[in-house]
Amino acid sequence: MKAELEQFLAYFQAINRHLRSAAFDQNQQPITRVQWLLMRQLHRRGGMTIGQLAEHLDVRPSTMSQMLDRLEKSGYVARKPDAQDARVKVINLTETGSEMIRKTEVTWMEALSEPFGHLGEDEREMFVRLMKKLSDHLPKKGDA
Amino acid sequence: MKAELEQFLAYFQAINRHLRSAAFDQNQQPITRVQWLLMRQLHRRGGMTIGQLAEHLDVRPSTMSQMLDRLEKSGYVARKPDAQDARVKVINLTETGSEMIRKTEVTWMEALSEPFGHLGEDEREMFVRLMKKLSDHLPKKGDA
DNA sequence: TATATTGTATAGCTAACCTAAATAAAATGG
DNA sequence: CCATTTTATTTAGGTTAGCTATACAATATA
Repeated sequence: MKAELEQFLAYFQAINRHLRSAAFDQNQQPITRVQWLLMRQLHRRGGMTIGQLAEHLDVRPSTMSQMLDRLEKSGYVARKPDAQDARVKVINLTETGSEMIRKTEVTWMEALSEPFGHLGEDEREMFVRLMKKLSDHLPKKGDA
Repeated sequence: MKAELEQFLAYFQAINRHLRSAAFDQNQQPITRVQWLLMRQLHRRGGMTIGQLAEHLDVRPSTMSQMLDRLEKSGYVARKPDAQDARVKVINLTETGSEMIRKTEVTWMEALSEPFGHLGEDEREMFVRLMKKLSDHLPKKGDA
């Protein structure tokens, strides 16, 4: 099983490298690793507060405020005052921000489309099934 | 097929996130995205010159020289004068550098070991076979 | 020997990221 | 209502990576 995992990871890396390279070529305005992390987080779960985001990335609120300044200036995120608590600001991706992520995902799809086409119908089906099974068994974030 | 690819990418991302998170927790001395790129490149193909590396990352030689200064200071790479041409310096990972990459790969394996164990023997075999088939059909770097 | 190549040192710039401390504004608990 | 706490921001200040151009030294090549 160890040998299989080793091979699996090697192929995984190759695919990953290919995806990153494609995304890199497409991105006119590159963002940093942390900024990408932040945007993905907001994509998965919008409406988080500054404090929550700061805790999530393990930085001080003042740091997070400035990170959001930069992303806001780039037009990717927006602050919105919270309805319940006027001290709190709620962060969401803007249309531009969502579009950026969506575009990257499209680029990824295009980058894999041709290679994926070399698989047969039932191979593709099986492949997705196995990926799902592996994903489903990843430990959840609230783990030990 | 588009729907399958979409699902595939979603699962791929989930696994990727998991791997990165595990590696992040393990890494005491985090390096930047570009530094990681450089080290992976040297891992795949050691003995490149400064000029080659500069061209590979699309930066000026003076920039590359400084990037290598930093990695050298961290103990990850070493410059070695070329035997044929005394102007040229050849770059390789040090033992520490290789060890760092190896450790990360071990961390990845550990992070997937449990989830991978939920697959049956023939599922794993099939999975690796499909990953290989997909990888093999990725366009090579000298493509259109 | 004149010219080209390879890498480096230097000076100087931008940008991201990070913190602590002071502040403003709003909520909350007596 | 008032004291305290909470939330986010501003400010001042520091570190680091990454990038360039220019000048230079060492070496190779024609």
